[in-house]
Amino acid sequence: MATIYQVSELAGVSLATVSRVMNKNTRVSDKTKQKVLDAMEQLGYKPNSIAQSLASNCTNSVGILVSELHGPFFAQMMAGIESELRAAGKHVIITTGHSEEDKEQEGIEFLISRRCDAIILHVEAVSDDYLIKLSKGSTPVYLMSRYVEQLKDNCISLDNQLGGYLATKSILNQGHTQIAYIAGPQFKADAFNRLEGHKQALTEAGVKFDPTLFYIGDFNETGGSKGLKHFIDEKLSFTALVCANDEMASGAMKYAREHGYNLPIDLSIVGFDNVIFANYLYPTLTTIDNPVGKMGEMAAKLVLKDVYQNKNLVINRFFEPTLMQRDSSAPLIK
Amino acid sequence: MATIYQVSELAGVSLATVSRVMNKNTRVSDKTKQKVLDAMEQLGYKPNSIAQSLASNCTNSVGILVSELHGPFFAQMMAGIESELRAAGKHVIITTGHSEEDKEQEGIEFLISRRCDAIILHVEAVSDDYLIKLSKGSTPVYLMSRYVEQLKDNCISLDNQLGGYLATKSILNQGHTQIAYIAGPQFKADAFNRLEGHKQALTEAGVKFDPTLFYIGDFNETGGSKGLKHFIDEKLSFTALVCANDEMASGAMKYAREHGYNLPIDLSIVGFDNVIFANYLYPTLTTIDNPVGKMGEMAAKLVLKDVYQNKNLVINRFFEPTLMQRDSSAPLIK
DNA sequence: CCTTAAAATGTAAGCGCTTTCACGGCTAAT
DNA sequence: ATTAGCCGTGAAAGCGCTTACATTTTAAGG
Repeated sequence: MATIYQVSELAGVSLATVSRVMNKNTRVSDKTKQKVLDAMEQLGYKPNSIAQSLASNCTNSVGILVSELHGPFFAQMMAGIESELRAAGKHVIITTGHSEEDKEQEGIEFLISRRCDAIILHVEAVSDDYLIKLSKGSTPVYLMSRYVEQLKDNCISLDNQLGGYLATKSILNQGHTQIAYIAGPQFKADAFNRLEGHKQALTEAGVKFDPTLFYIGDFNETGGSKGLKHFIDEKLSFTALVCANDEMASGAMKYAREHGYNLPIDLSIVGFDNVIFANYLYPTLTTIDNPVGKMGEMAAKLVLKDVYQNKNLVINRFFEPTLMQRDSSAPLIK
Repeated sequence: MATIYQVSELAGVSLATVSRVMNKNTRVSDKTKQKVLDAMEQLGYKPNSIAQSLASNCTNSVGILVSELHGPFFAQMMAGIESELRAAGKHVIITTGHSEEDKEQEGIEFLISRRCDAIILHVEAVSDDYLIKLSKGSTPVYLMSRYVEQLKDNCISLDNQLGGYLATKSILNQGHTQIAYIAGPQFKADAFNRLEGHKQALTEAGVKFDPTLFYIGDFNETGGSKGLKHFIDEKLSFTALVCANDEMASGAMKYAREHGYNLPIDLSIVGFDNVIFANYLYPTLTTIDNPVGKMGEMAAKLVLKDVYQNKNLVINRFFEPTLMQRDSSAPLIK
């Protein structure tokens, strides 16, 4: 592998000059520039990015930590981040936290020890205080789908409350008033806020929130089936079910169908996130679109702007979800 | 950030000694080792991995190229690779090729310029010749789900023909003989081999392959719906449909249901891959399990063994798919 | 044609590590 | 006691770049 030294020799210039034409910033006369370019071409020279990193103290890498690599949600997010960053010649180093505090911390330390220029985190288990302390370190920290007031400039977040509101509102608009709700783990801010939105919509419509028609699930398929089972076993009366994410909605749909429900006639179901398979379900799932791919792109842009001085990028830190009305929810038939 | 120099100063030893205790291979007396460890602790020293890479000519990173970041298939593969590599203190640099030749090549060059110690590729558009030439370079190349004879030691592959055979066999076993087949793009080796397996099962059962009941799809949902539409429009008679992947099976199921088919009574459908949503479909999809997560782990192990001298790892380069019998296929009712 | 400033290029000191080689001290064999 | 040999450690030379600073070249102004 050719080095900068060999290029400089072949071109008959100094190292510094070669370096300058690579970083195309300082002025080099067109003649010498061409000589250098020719020499590079001839040698098939590729700069050693490791050496560049060491000398410039910039690794051109950004670390990403997500809960899981599989799962439609994170995949879309990463796709957004990667495409944007890659186009700018940066690369992503990816690791996982599995929603466990120690693993998340370990992953973060791993990325930092790798000298990433910035890290983009989708963490759930780690505390706000930890994040605040972390952000005081030398590696810039960005947060996805999590809002921490002190770090607000570095957060890309979704208005989960609005999403929760829209979900329940759509059901109310269809004439339902007996609405069951399966929430996510309440220590997760998004789960909490979605529930707030649900309550807000109910209040606005003059419908009282019924604590018996409320179940806290685990954001997985089983959470949905268990939740619905609970409501059915309790012989509660309800015509609609709002779930705090699509996985739980899917679990509930399956359980409902297995227990003789004709969807959506007997029960309207709404999810949240609009993951890819929501559109594959039967009936297709009415849900709240979570523009997680776009949010990933935006996080990447934010890094590009803040860390890599890519000035003229327009940043939007706050995203709004939208309703995807499909077939799993329908007007109430009296 | 503390450097090795500061540690050596505090511990009262030389740089070399500190380096030795870090790389815990050369013998250092227990006393000095402890002094160094204490000094590190006290300074909160973390080695600079970039400098380590430059000096040792080993980046501890392995590059991954997949077609897409989203999509259940690749996500599972990457999850397998990442977890295995991460446990060994290596990191993954991920990029995408979008199944386009120039983008795949560009991605590969990108990873190489990043000085990855090895690259694991899931490429579809690039030619065998290109890969063979690539493997002559200084960066070791590993192939996922693609078998190239000259590179066989570096290939982790699935017996797609067996999978295709199992899929069709399961349908034959259920008494079907009029079996339609929607294949994937035939330039992709896996698509081709799955079809071979299909034909093999037919031959074995004494059923003639009917070219009119054959359609080449695009491996996407639309490929499945278009394929089924084609068969229906042609007024062909068939009781079962085998699709070369789950996406197409899903598209076909949707189309069938929308056109009044009662699944699986009116039509049995089988997919291939067993992606996550296969189990979310209605009816749940009978498919061929593609152990892509395990294959990812194995690819990582292979790299660990070959490149990072992790001797005692047992490598299995060849994986066998298995049938996942679910509800979308059922015995033929005469 | 000389002076002067700006532009172009070169020199060399790092960046924070790894690793070869050399050296002194100690043990053990003669 | 002498010498060989091993062990623990240090000195120093890179790894392939960037960049501050020095120097040379060029162009412009008088």
